[in-house]
Amino acid sequence: MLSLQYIRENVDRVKRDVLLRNATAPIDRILQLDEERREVLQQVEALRARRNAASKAIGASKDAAGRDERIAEMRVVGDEINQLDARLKGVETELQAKLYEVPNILDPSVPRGPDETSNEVVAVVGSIPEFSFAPRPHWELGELVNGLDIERGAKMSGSRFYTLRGPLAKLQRALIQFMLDEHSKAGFTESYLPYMLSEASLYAAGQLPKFRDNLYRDAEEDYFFIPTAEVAFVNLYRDEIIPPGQLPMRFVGHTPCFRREKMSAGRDVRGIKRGHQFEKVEMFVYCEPEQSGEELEALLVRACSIPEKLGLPYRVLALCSGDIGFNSTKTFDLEIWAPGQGEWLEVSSASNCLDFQARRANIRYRTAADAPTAYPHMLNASGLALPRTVIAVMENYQREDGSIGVPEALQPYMGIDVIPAV
RNA sequence: GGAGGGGUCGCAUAGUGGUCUAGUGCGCCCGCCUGCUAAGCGGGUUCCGGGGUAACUCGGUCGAGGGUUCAAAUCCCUCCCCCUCCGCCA
Repeated sequence: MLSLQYIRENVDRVKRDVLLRNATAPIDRILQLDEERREVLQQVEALRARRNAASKAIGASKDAAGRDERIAEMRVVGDEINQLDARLKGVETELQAKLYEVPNILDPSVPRGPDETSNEVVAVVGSIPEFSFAPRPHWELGELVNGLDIERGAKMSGSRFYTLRGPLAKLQRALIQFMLDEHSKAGFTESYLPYMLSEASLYAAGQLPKFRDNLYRDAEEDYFFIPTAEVAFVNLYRDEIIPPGQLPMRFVGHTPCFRREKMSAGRDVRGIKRGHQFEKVEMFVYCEPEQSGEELEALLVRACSIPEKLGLPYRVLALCSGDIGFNSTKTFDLEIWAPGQGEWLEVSSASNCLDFQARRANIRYRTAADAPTAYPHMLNASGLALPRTVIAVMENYQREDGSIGVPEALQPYMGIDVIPAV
């Protein structure tokens, strides 16, 4: 969330950015509540100060009559405090709820536009493979190598579930292993994380209240299944003050992700591009505010290194104001070409969230032991999403007979150089 | 799942209704003393918010939230977390 002070001092920019996002946010109501809060707060604190002083005097007093008089007086003051307190609480609750609805400000470099058609292609890397035959989509290849079973997945769980087996299951595992190794080598700390988090954690990361419809949760207990490891990484340091000298902190982890995909019902029904459960390798960075620009670039380079090492053609998009995520001030998407389907597959999203999540999650840091606390910047980037990368490998490395070549970088992980058709 | 014990200002602890403005020790910071170091002496050391140009000042904060009271670390209620033992278990 944004700080009240920032909103107060930059009303025009905040309102403009909300408009550019094609969103709405109750900025005027927030300013009004803010003023009301401070007014009531001053009243109630003045009364409390009076009562504190009187209570102390009562404790020290030996004059029984004066004592009873004061107690009677303070009983009245106490009632007033309770009334004002109730009002204050109401104001603060609403204020907090409204603040949660305000999206992050936009980086000035973000292209303007209402929806994804205005995203800017900032780079296209690698050459799109030429085939002497009509390249097949992954769901056909999956059957030809006997590695993908969509029907049995649907039987067990319903639509948007599938199973991988044999070489394709291994291919996914190899990719996860490869990516974790690559990012670890680059200095990211490998992490194993909970896959279920409390409601408070989902609020802190900005998933709630807005995306409740897209989350799975336990019916009896306070557990939400993570839609991305980002949610867990944000909460790693929730309610903590990070001591001097620890930033930047860079993490990488592999987790499954769970999404209802209600909003995308009917889209991408074919194949395994969009499921309710998928694997993802995620990178996450905590850094000082001055560093977050470079860290975003570095995350992007890191993510791009994966399709490069796998020999997959990809492009990078700068998301426009209407398409960028709620928490983010600037986002790059990485898409790999899938020749079988004939489309670009989104496999990573690299975002700088500034101090937006830190504020919400109450995470602070110090530059020195005696320095005041400040909010760190937080960034995330997939590195990369499965099974879309599996799809990309299958469709780009396919051969006419339906077999699939194994990229050189993965051969040590798989122990084979081709996945044969059966 | 059952029984018990805990959660206090970085760490360790004291504190069963009002001199608690939360004490003490350790650690850390500043100063004094001092050939050097150590010891010693003095002071400082949670976090959040309001007001103020500022010095400063006010309020909150003893796991969380409610309640009782003129007054709560302390009494009552609900919840969370940690530890020990038993049971169950990958």
